[in-house]
Amino acid sequence: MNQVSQTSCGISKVMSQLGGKWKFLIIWRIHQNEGIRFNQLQRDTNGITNVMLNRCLKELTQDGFVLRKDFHSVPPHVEYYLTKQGKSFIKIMEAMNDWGENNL
Amino acid sequence: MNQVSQTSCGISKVMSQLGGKWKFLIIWRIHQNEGIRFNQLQRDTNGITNVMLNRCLKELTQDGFVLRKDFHSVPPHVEYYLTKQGKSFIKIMEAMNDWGENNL
DNA sequence: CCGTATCCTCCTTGATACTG
DNA sequence: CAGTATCAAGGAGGATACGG
Repeated sequence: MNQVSQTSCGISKVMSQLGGKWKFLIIWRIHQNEGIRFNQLQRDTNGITNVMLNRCLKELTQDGFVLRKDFHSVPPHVEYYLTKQGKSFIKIMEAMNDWGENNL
Repeated sequence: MNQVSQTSCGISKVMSQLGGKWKFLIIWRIHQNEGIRFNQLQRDTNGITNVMLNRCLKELTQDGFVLRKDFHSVPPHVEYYLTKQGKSFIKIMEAMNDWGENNL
């Protein structure tokens, strides 16, 4: 019989880094607007708080999905981009977005 | 289980139905073993409890991703399959699984 | 503008026991 | 075998205030 191994699979790995309520959406928003800034990103991401947005961005940056470009100016100016790894995930998200629009 | 606003984009819609800790994985396991039974599915899904598995299966069935085939026998015999809609989501999960294996 | 620091709530998940 | 019924815990996420 088609016994499935219990060891972690690609799906588990993806979920462990992108799971939670916000990260998919944040990646998607940055993709739609590369170089987006913090406050704009917050406005675009259905009701996320600045605390959660900052926490997620920090983790996404550490995990190599997001690039944080700080202009070290006053007042602060920070832009967010997808890294190469982040961009490589986008084609999956595009498929997912299309699927969601058409099937749900 | 997970309330991301369903209004804005396909990603949000997908997340609102498949968000949370387990559903992606459950769909993936059923895909790997169509007709799988409850206890086997629990064993295959890294440490999920029967309570959570049952809850997720119920929601996935209601949302049209999973088909529950009950043989009404004693002892009980229930098999789980993906619906047409569930199967239509698999190509995205395959891409995601491959991506996870190669990039994480 | 872009965060940080606290504190707190509630919801998901888990543990345990039980049943047709 | 395939669930239900409870109750508890933990942590993700939220509210609010403050700072460089």
